[in-house]
Amino acid sequence: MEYNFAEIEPKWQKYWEENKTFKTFDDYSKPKYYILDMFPYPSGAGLHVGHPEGYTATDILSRYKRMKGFNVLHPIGYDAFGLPAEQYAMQTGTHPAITTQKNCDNFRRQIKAIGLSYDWDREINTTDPKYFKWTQWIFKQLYNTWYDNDMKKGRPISELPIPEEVKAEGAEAVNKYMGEKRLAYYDNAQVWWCDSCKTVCANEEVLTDGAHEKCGHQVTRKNLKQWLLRIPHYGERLLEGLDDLDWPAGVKDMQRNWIGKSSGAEVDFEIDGLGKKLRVYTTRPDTLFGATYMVIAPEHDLINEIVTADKKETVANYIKASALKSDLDRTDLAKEKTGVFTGRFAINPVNKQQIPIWVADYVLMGYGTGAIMAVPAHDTRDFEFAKEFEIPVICILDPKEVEKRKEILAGNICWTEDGEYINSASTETGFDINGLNKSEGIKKTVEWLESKEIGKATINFKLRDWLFSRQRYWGEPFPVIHWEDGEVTLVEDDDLPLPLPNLEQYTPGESGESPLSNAEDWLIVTDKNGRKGRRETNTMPQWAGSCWYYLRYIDPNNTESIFDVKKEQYWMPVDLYVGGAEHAVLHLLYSRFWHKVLFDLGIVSTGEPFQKLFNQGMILAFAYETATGAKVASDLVVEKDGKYSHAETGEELKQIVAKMSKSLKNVVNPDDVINKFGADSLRLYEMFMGPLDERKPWAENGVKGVFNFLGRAYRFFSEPENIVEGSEDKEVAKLLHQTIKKVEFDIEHLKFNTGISALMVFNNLVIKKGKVTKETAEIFAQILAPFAPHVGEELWSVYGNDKTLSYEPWPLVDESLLQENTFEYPVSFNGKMRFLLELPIEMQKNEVEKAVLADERAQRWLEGKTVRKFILVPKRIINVVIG
RNA sequence: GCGGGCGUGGCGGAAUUGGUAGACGUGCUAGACUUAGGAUCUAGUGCCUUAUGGCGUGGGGGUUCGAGUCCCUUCGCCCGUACCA
Repeated sequence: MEYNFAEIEPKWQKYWEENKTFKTFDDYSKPKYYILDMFPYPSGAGLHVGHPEGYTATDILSRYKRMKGFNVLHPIGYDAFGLPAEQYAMQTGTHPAITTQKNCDNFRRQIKAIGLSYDWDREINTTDPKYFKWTQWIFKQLYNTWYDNDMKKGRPISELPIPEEVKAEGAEAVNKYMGEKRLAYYDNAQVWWCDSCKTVCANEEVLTDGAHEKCGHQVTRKNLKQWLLRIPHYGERLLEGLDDLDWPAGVKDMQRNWIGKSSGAEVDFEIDGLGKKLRVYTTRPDTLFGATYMVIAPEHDLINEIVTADKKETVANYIKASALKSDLDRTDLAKEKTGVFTGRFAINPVNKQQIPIWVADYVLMGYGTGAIMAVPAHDTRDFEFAKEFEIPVICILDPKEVEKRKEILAGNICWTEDGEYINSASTETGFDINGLNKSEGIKKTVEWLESKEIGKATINFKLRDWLFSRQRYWGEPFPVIHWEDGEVTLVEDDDLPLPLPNLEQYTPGESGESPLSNAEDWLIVTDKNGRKGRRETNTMPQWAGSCWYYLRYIDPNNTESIFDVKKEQYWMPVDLYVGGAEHAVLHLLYSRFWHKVLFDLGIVSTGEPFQKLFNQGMILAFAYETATGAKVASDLVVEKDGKYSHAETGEELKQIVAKMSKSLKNVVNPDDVINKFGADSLRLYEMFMGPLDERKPWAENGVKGVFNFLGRAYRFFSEPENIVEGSEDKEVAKLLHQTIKKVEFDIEHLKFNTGISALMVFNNLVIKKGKVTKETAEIFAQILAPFAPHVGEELWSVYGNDKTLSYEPWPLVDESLLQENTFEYPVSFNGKMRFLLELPIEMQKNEVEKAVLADERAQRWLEGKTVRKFILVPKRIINVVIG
C-alpha cells in the first residue's frame, strides 16, 4: 500500500483526541516520569521549526516511557503574557486577551498536527485568571517571608524576631523593620528605563552595550518606586543546589557566574584628617602591604567629605562625566581607565602609611562597599590604572621560579598568582606575613584584622535584587493596595484572583505609569472605614508566570489550593526538562529561587524543581553570500552542479549556515513541511539531523530522506504478502533484537539520530529479505512508534490490533539471539587492517595466533619478517607486530 | 581577558568511549522499470593509484602493539560573560 500520510495522520490524531489516549491519571501504584517542555510564548507568527525539535524529543521519550510502564506526565501550556499582544492592542484597540486566545488556538492546532502526546486536559495559560490567581498567591508568600540567616531558610514573617528597641518605637517602626526583611519589597529604585517600550527592565534584560534585550533601544537610568525581590538572600542556597543537578556543565557554570560568590574581607581605613573610616571590600586582604592607593566609586556616599577644597571642581567634573558615560556605552570606554585624585589620604592599617584616595569609575557602587584598596602589583586592573597615573607599584609577593621574576619584583609586570610574601611586615604595627604563601597570608591577615576590629571576613555576591515590576497592562496585577495613610496591604486570599480591568486605552503614561492608572473604577478602593486606597498599577514581569507553571500542571484545575499535596509529592521533581539554552540563567534561576522559597514554607516537597536539564541546539538554515560577504536572499539563488549563483547577476555565491530570518528568506514553517511530507517525516527529520544539543542547519533533502524511509517501511510492512507464518529468519531475528536494544539505549540517552539510523538499517535488511513474520512486524511497529507514531499506530492496526499501541509493553530483548560463538576479527599487521578472519570466541590466544599465522592471506605480510608480538583483544581486534 | 563547546567525505552526520574511520541519510555516477518523472528498484561512491598498494579525522609533536578518541603545542569557528576588587 502507498504511504498516504495525509490520510493516516489526521485519522490517528482524531483517535487520540477522541479516546483521550494520553490523559494522565494520578495512579500512585506506578512509577512516575515527569517530562517537561519549556512552554512557548504564543506569538502571532506561529510555530517555527525550532519548537518541534525539543517537543519531538520529549514526545519520543514520553511515548517510550509509557510503553516501559511509567506513568508519564507530559503537559503543555502557554506563557501568554507579554509585550507583542499589548503593542497590538495599542495600535488596534483589540484586547490582548483576544489576540492571545487567537495565537494560542493557532499554536494548539500546530502542535496537534505534529502528533505530540500531551495531556490536553492539563493545558495551562499564564493569562488565565484561574492560573494567575496562584501567581498572585505566590507573590503574597514571598511578601510574607523573610530569610533566616542562622537557619539558612525562608520563614513566615510572623516568626520574625523584632528587636526590643524597634518594638519600643511603635507599630510603624515594626512595620518598617519587617519591610526590610520581606523577600518582596516596594522601594525607590534606580532602574533601567526603556523609552521605546515605556517600561523598566531588569538588569538582566539590558545587554552589555546598554540596549534593551526586547527591542534594541538604548535604556536610561530612572528613579521609580518599584517592587523588588531579595533573591541574593538565596545566593548560597542557589549555588549549593546546583551540585546535585544533572544539568549541562555550561548552564551550571553560567548560573554560578551569575550568582558570583566571592569570599574576602571588609577592611576599614582611617581617612586622614576626617575622623571617619573608609570601608573597602577585598578578596585579597593578604596584599594590604602592597596597597598604594584607594579608589572610591563616583557615586560613593563619602565623596563630598573626602574631596579637598582645591580638588572640588575636578572631582565634580569627573563625577558628571562618568554619570553620562555609564548611560552611554560604558564598555567602549572601559578600555582606558580614568580617574582623579581627591586630594585626601587614607591610612593603611597594616603599616600606618598614607595612601592617596582617588575616584574612578572602574569601581562600581553596586558591588562590595563601592570602595577598594588598590594593589597594582597583584591586580591587573589596579596595575593598568597605576601605570596610567604613575602611581607606585610595590611587589609584595615573590613568584619564585618564574621566567620574568625580576620584572615582577621591580613592579614592571603584574603578578596575580601565588608566591611568597616579601615587604610584608611593619614595626609600626608588629604585623608580619613575610615568607608565607597566599592562602596562609589571607588567613593570618583576616585573623589579625578581626582581632584589631578593623576588618572581618565577608562573603559577597554579584547577584542583585530582582526588579519585579513593569509598567505594563498585559501582566499579572499585584494583589496590593496603597492606602492614603501610607499603609500597604495585600488583597485577601479569598478575593484572589485580582483580575485586570478592561481598558479603552492601552498606552502607558509618559511618566512611567502603567496603563492601569487609567482604570479609575478598578484603581480606587475604599475600606469599610472609608479609608481610600489605590491599587498597585505596575504588573508582574513575564517571568512570574513561568516561574512555577511546572507545579500547576500537576493539578491544573484545583480551585481550592495551588495543587494537591499528595499529587505534588508523587510527581515532583521534574525528571527531564528540555528547552533552549537562552534560559540558562534568567528563567531557570528565578524558578529555582521561587521553588526554594516554597520549599522552605513547606509548600513543595523537593529542594530543586528540575532534576535533569537538557538544552536542544538551535536549528539554523543555509544562506548564501557573495565573495565580499554580502548576504543574498534564498529566492535569488540558483543551484547548478553543486555550485550556487545569483539568479540576476550570475555572480558565484558561497553557501553558509545562518540563523533563519525573514530577510534571508530561509525560514522554514512546520505547516509547510507537514503538508508536503507529513508530521512523521517532520518529527523524524528534526531528530535525524544530528545530536539534539548541537546547532544544525535545516536541509529539505534531509526531510526527503526520512520521508523515503517511512515510505519504504510503510509499503513493506503494510503489504500482507510480506508478512508470513513460521519462524523468523536468523539474521533478521538477530538484527531485530540488536535494533530493539540500540533504539532503547539511544532513546534513554536522547541520541535519537542514531536510533533512527538503526531503524533504517533494520528496514533495509528486511526489504532485502522480502518477508518477515507477523511477530517481527509488530515489534517493528512498536519500536518505530515513539518516533513516527502515526505510521506506528497504522501498522499496528493493519496487523489486526484494535486499540492504540501507546501502552503496549516495550518489546523485550532476547539476549540469547545476540550471543555469538564466533567473531569476525579484523586482523592487523603493525596496526593496519589487512583481512577479516572468523574465529571462535572461546579460542585460546596461542590457538588464535596459530590460526592467524597459518592463514594464506597472512603470508605476504609475514614474508621476511619476524613476529615480535601478538595482540588479541577478544571480540575486538587482532594485531600482529612484525619487524 | 575569562568560562563553555566545536573542528571527520561535496553536504548533515556515525564510530559500542583506546581497537576495521566514514554507519545512516543526502548528493553524485551507472543501470532497470516507465509515455513521462523531482516516483520506485539495483549497483557504485573518502582521496591518489592499473591491481597489489599508499594517504587520510584543522596543523605540528608525543604516549601506545594500536589514537578521531589520551597528553603537549598551535590555528580556526561558535556560544556565554565582561572593570564584581
